[in-house]
Amino acid sequence: MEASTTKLAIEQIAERITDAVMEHRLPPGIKLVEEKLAGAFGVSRTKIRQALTLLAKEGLVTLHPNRGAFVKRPSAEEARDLFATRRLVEPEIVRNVIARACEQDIARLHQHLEEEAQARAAGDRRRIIRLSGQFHMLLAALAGNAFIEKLMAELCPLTCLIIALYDAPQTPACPEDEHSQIVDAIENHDEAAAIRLMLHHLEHIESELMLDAAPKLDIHWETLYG
Amino acid sequence: MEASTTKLAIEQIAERITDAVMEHRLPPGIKLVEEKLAGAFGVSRTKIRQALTLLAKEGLVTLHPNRGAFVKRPSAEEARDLFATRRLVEPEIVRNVIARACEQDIARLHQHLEEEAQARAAGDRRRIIRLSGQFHMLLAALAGNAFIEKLMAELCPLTCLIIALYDAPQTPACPEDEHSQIVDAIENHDEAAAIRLMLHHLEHIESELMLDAAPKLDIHWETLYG
DNA sequence: TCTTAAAAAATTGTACTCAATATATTAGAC
DNA sequence: GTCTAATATATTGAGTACAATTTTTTAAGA
Repeated sequence: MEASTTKLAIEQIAERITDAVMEHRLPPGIKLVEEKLAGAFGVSRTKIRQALTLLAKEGLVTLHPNRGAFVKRPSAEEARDLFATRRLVEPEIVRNVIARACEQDIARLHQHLEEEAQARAAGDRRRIIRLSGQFHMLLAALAGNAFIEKLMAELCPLTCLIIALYDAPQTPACPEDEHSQIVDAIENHDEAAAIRLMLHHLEHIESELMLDAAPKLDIHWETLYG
Repeated sequence: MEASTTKLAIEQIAERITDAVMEHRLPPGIKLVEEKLAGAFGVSRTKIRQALTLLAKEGLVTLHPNRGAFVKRPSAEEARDLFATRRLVEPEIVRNVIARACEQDIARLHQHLEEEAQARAAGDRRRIIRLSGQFHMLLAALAGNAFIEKLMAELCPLTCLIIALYDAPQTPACPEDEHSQIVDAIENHDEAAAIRLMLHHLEHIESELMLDAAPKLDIHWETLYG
């Protein structure tokens, strides 16, 4: 969220904030003070306000009238609804990707897997989490349905947020090589396997959450910039 | 879009514009001039701008930089994607409604059917179109998944827009009693029938569109306020 | 020392202003 | 009359200012 030289469109501001949320640099519940953001991005509050409006519509931010914008703290029920939605939509995404992906698309998937591997090798946990989410956004983009792509572009950042809130503290980096298995199945045009792997992957992520326990109550100010 | 006495929140402004689009009072492609809207709603352009940002994110409005906001003209491909998404999501909605709807929910459905019947009896075509869309939004709301509800709250107004653009001129009011058949099946907890009816209903709507023909090119200024 | 009340500071909500850009109009040439 | 260029008008983009509200701080009383 560093200041920049070029003029940012509100979508870009929203995207930068989204990335910060996905990387757990902005924890759930934190207040997003308009003036601070305006300073950080080098724009006026007018634009920040529009970006926050956008993020609120997206569901990543909660707006409390006269009190400001806060990074959302999804409830356990919302988390369950989110995964239910993903279990409905992502098999369809897999089907469509297998049906329409060209070589270039497959190459992009491999390139993404490579980035994930690099982040894992470097032990860059934040980047791993963001890239893990973006893998699913990439798949959705390759599926060729703008509405489903947009839906996933909202659900993935929210999933990162849910992981930040409900993840067991000791959970290791991430689902390891489940992504590459899915890509393999897609390449082999093995629809049944790809869907099975995708559902297993989603269930894996959800199962590691502690949705029944109370969510992490407070913001860890000490580790916020760690 | 008449002026009002109470102060409107940007969500309410967006909702009023959405209703106007759903009722085909604002045709696809029409320009939404900020100052005009500001005057109509009795607020400053600042708020209108935020409402338009919201509607653009929703996909109901297209923003052309430095040129303004226009009611979206969905392409045939977008129309097909939209219906594909609805065919994926609405069976799940039906399943969930059957599983969780209480008597009060069923009563709301009946109440809605009654409104539709009234609009039909009164020959109020605009109201029929809007209510037809809102039936599906109501079903989605009763399904109890916030993400699917939000998705349908976007897809239904867009569907109205697509109908405005691609509907055969002579198409009669609307799908008649297909909605009430769906409600019947839901009441009987007949999941298979309800899903079948829903899919048939969606295919019925899509089949009456002329997606292969060029969309209606221009705005009918003569009938805009007719 | 803990509560409560009052004052101060910070923050949001909204209108207003002016520059940048696009659109419409007019005038001139052919 | 029609095309083109120049001017005028309309509209959007974005910052600033100020009122309304909330939060924090300070002070007083029990």
